Amino acid sequence: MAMSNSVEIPFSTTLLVRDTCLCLHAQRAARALARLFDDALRPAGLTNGQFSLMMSLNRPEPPPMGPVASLLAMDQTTLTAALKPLQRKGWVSVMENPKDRRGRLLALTGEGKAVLATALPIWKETHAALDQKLPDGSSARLRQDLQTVSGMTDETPKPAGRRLR
Amino acid sequence: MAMSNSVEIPFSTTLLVRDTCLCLHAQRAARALARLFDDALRPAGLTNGQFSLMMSLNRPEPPPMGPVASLLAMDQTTLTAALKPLQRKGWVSVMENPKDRRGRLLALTGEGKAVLATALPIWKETHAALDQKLPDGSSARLRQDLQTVSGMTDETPKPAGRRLR
DNA sequence: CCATTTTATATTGATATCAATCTTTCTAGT
DNA sequence: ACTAGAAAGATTGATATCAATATAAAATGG
Repeated sequence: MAMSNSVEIPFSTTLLVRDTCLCLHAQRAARALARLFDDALRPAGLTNGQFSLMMSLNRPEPPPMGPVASLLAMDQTTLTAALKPLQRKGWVSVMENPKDRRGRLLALTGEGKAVLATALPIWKETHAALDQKLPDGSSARLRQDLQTVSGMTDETPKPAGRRLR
Repeated sequence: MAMSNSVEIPFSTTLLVRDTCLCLHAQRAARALARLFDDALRPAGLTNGQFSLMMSLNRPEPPPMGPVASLLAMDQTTLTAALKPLQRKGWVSVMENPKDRRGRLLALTGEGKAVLATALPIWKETHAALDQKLPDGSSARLRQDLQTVSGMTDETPKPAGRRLR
């Protein structure tokens, strides 16, 4: 033994990683924003994730699960799980696609639309307040940069060509 | 009945929310980056979160839990949970603080330091590759903006003055 | 010194997240 | 049509996340 000293990482390196790691900064900001919106949306009975998911289902035609998972940049299995509580509450309906019986079509129910309509003004206020607190053009720039990062990671043309995961 | 139409949210609104919501963009980017680093760090046996946590414990003096949770912008209860698997693996030690027996002091074990040392070059490569793929100054700017957002949300001097949650 | 309050952390319960794997169904090539 | 492979989701198991609440110990005021 006495080998454990040979793998010491200098404290300065730790500080460097802490300060520069984009992944860490993204996780922190995501957690902070999630709490901000979760708190604001709580009276409407929604979390930030549920709000985003339900909003993404508010379209003319019910989408299948795959594209929705892609849009939210989440694993397909995560989407399956996230739908469960929304189905239980009767806010989202998951039906078999008659054109392709492997697939599911996701739609908001009337009640789901009502809940979403309640949440919308809260989102507007919260987001406006957030924008205002950010320095001048930060908001648009940050949004743009985040989009770049999100889009970058699944563009690696893997051997067999599967993009997501 | 027939009331469900009164709460329809226009599709254009949905598109607006999707495109502008900073929270959604942050969640997506966070998920994408998490996957990127999780994949890269897998050979070292760490997730991105475990890497960040363990790196934050690499200091001269073992810190208590509160400051570490703050640093990572995570709930204290999340930190308690996140420590469990690391303790089980023998990479992190959690000991009672003799100066304040409510508190715990967190430290990397020798084995933990070794694991972290294995992961460090992977982090370096992955982060360098990420930086390179981002347009010119995006990386630094994004980091700065994310930090602003993270710092903003817990600065609301609540009635009794409690900052975190 | 004692009662109250505050602080630090743990526990519980619910949802979120993903890897690995499985089933079902569709599609292609023959 | 048949069969091999691909595609869409579901399930399982592990970790992550937070609200609500509980516990224990320190700090504080009288």
